[in-house]
Amino acid sequence: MTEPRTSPRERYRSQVRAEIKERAWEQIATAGASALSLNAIAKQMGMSGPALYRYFAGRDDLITELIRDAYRSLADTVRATATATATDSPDLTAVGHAIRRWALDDPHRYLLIYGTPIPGYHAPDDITDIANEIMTVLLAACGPLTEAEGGRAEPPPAMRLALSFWTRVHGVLSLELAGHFSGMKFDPARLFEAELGSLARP
Amino acid sequence: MTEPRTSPRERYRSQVRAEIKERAWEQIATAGASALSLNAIAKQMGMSGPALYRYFAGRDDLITELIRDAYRSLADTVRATATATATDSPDLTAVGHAIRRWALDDPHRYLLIYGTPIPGYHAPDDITDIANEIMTVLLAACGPLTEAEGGRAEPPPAMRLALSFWTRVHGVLSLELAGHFSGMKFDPARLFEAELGSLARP
DNA sequence: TGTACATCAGTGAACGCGCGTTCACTGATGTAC
DNA sequence: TGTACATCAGTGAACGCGCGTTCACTGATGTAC
Repeated sequence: MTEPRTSPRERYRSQVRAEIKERAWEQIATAGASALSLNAIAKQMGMSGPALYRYFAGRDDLITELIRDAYRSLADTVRATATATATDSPDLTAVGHAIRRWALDDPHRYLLIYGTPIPGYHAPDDITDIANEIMTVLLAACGPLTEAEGGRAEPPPAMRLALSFWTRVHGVLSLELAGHFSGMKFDPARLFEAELGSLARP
Repeated sequence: MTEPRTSPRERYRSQVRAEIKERAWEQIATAGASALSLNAIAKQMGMSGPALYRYFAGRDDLITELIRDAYRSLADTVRATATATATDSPDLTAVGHAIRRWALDDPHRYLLIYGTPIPGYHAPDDITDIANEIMTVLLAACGPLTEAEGGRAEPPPAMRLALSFWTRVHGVLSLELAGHFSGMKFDPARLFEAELGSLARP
């Protein structure tokens, strides 16, 4: 009856796991993803290094979890915006702005998944699945796929639109987040807007 | 008279410097820029670690040199293409293709300068200058700046075109180099072409 | 309510490793007379 | 052409450091009777 759905221990575990992740993000922001160190996180939390192995199998496991969280969060944002604005068809511009807000909100989270890949790291299948899901939602927001004849060389219009959308959003965002616009006197938001506006509508 | 412009010693020095850089690029390709290690390079060359300090002041100095070389090489490519194709005005599409070739030729070189920034690293002024020069050449290729009235909110058309060009090129290229298109069945070259083609001409 | 036991978070020592960098040195190469 | 000296590439030992990870352990918390 009063059997708790989550025991105090489980509660505590997930709290500590969450704090470890938080510190990990802080470290990524400060020193970069490849400098992420379990020992440093532990020290910051007032624990000894080996203690973290109660919560994560190792360094790679932690990084994988961060990447998974990032993809999941972005997928949620995109899906939510796409369905919320879909009167008859989803509003691509709204999706673009949602992505931009998500990226600016935590630049390193965006860069961890769409920036320079960590060499030697290979994401497990379930993460690739989430990445694919994002593309699927985008595709659906770009119109019907018109899978009429098979084995054609030309990609369908919805596909072309989705790819243009994705690459233009990423083009502005990643240069902005990497600081390549700093010193140039213009508003990145305006450029982003212009790039979204110049997309060929379906 | 027979005074050699470069002495044997200078010759040798620059050869060794060049080999160090080569190995450094190999390492960046294998393990990433942040894993670049002087000791590892030395071992690979059959030397002892401290020997490299005859050629570079330290690890940061080496990285800076690599970044400088990369920017210089790209600046040369862009300038050469812009001036070569300029019958009356430079051919933006040709410049785009030149950049793409340059990037695909050595993906890590592109990612080192336009990928996720190395945290805590700040490029010296002369490197920023080269980066600015690239933008200047692009701007010139995008038409006259029409600096009519000062302090206007709207950026001039040439500026808008240059920024669209830059971000679209980077959008496709960086996702392609990072492997985000792999598994999706389409030709990145076609997408690149389409993005260049959809630029508003001056 | 109390006792006996199981679970499990966290510790501290230890492993081997590679890193950047310094220093005093050896030995080869180039220069000046 | 030969000798004396200066330059300078490269070595090997040493510095302190932090890393990921393992292991046997202590002590607190939860569970069953």
